[in-house]
Amino acid sequence: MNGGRTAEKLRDLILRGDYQPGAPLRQTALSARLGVSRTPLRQALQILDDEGLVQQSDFRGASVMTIDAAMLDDLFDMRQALENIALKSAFSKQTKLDFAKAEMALDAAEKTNDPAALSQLNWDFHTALYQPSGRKMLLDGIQRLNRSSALAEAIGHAINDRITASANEHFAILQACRNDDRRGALTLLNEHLKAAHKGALASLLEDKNASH
Amino acid sequence: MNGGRTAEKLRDLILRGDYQPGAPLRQTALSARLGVSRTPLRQALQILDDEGLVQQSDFRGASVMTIDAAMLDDLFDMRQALENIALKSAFSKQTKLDFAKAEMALDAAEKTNDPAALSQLNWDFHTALYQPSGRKMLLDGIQRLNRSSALAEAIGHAINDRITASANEHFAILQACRNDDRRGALTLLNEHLKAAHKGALASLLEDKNASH
DNA sequence: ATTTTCATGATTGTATCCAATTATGGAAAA
DNA sequence: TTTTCCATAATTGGATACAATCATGAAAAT
Repeated sequence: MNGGRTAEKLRDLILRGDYQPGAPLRQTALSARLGVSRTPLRQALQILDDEGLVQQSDFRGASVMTIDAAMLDDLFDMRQALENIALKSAFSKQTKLDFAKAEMALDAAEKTNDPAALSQLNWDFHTALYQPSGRKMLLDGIQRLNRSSALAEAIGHAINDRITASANEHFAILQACRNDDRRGALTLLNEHLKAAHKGALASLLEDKNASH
Repeated sequence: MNGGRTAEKLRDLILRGDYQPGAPLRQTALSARLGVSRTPLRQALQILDDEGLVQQSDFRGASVMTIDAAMLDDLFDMRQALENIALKSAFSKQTKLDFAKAEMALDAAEKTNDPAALSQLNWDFHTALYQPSGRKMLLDGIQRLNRSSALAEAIGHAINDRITASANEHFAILQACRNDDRRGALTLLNEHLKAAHKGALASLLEDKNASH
């Protein structure tokens, strides 16, 4: 089952901006580029379809998902709801959060400017906070939403201001967790999500204007 | 892209109980049964994997997802969070809920005892309530969770008491919606979800005991 | 000039073939 | 008897061949 790895590669390409939203994803060309045959590529396309990064149409092929404001609203409402549950759970369990991993992810995130890598490191950070809750299915759900959101955030090449702001917010959340400040961590998390939502919306509109 | 239809057929077979949780899903046998070749069948397996109804393992094949208590907890926490958002949205929009469709689904649900059809009708009911919010992505997320839950609910052949109780709860929710009683509808919805959770958990334990 | 038709090519979907991996069962060794 | 090993069968994963559908563009009709 190599389709999974193919999906990762293709996801990185999309998040990196090699294929803009709406761009067609031709099977022969893509499979050649990724060094596999069409069979595992199609599996990868199906995976990314279910993740919400790709849209497929009968006999008309696949293309990168196009995102609108309504979708962003839904995505961030869902993220907020689920991540709040996850963070609360992490606090209520007595297992310590993985501070070392969280800090490593944040440090690494500051040094890269590859959108795909950045997205992965951001996820690593969130994982470090939520993982200890042991709620695998909840985590899966959050990751799926994160991946959809990642596309939106990567679109406008994610205005640099927003990236550094996001990093600061992450640090603040981590700090609150270290101090065992549950209430503070939750507020900071929600502010962080709201800011991310706002930023994605802005870069979406900007992108729309840019293409007249 | 016939894989989608194949996925529907297979999903029905699983929900109908033709393949118990943990049962292997052999590609050649299944493709023969469903009247397609292995290629679209494998796509269907991938779709159901992403839906959480099937688990795949490298070179070891696919099998029906096995559900444990922790997964049920996650599933129902997520459902509660998302369905509350959806119902609130439906109320805040001025577009009227689709009462006719909701009632039709409930009536039809009372007349069938096919788990797959019942699951679909239950979803139709929830859709009638949430659809008017127009939040497609939110609805997709809820549907995904519903499908995973459906497997859990169908396991113990869903104790008959629970089925009629669920029907009553649905009617109560519908009634509250008709009266424009937002607060009441929300409480009833949450009670309904909690009862479904409890029921699924019970039938899970019972099933475990039955197989020593 | 505009629209319609239709032949051709491009692209996707399905079936099948081959390769890689895993499961099975019996023989040999302990 | 029990365990280990290996040959064989069963099964999955990937590549390719074929069929079905869609997109194109030029010729014909209006």
